[in-house]
Amino acid sequence: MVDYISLLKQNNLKATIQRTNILKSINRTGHITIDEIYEELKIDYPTLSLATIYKNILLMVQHGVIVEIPISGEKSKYEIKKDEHIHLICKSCGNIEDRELSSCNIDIEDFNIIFKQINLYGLCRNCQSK
Amino acid sequence: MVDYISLLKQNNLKATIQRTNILKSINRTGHITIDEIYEELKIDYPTLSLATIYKNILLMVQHGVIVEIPISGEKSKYEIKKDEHIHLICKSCGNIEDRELSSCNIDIEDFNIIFKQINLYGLCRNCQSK
DNA sequence: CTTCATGCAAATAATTTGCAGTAAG
DNA sequence: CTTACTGCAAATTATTTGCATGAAG
Repeated sequence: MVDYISLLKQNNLKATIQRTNILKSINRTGHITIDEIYEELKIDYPTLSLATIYKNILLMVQHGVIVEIPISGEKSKYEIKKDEHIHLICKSCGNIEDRELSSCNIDIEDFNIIFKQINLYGLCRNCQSK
Repeated sequence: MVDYISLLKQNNLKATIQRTNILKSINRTGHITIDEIYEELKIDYPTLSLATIYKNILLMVQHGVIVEIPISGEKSKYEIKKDEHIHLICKSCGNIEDRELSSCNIDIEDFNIIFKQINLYGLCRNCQSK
């Protein structure tokens, strides 16, 4: 299990129950929307406020703990920040899978890249065979 | 100049003034948000409704005339559908530049790719020299 | 003609804000 | 202790919908 308390403190954020729970949700699912985090957490923690999730998602993105994944035609999902990778997004079941960014060595003239965002939309193995 | 009337008809959409004007805005800027389209068009065309723009953007995306570009931390922009390319998004001035998708030949096992979305965030040439 | 699009206003959904009370360090 | 965080309610912003009128083919 990941130590979310250290992760937050390393990034200059107080380790509150709310934040560690949000990180647990994100990590458990891999990629999740704000609404889904709220639906999931309020079962065990009914006083949790949606506003708190919004505030913390924004803050944790700014501090580099998590990363936004904007998706065509859908609400953004969030993931724990990790090494660069690409997203395979299934247009049929909606599932997102991570893959290594190996086969693709991008280097652009006259542009200083800070980070890459590569989403491939298509059909996952399961949905192909249907 | 592009013939927006034919473009719309080819994609089974009636060619209305509103639609051709929206396409002109998108094409002029390359990439633009819904709000920006509205601000721009209502100068010359004050009765245009924001709801009409929302409806038409959705419709033209569904019919494959335009494409959504979701962007981390910002509202989506839209562009005319064209050959695959990547986006260089400047974190400083916000400008988006298109580049060819040549250096990067992605092929993934067990995943049937329908379309790719590659955004590179960084500093454009202008903003680097500041 | 007939069908579909527009514009308006109203409804709904998404996100942000302010502030009094709490919890973290 | 002190500072920053939470939860709530209210405010704001974004998006969608219904419907009477008007335009496209």
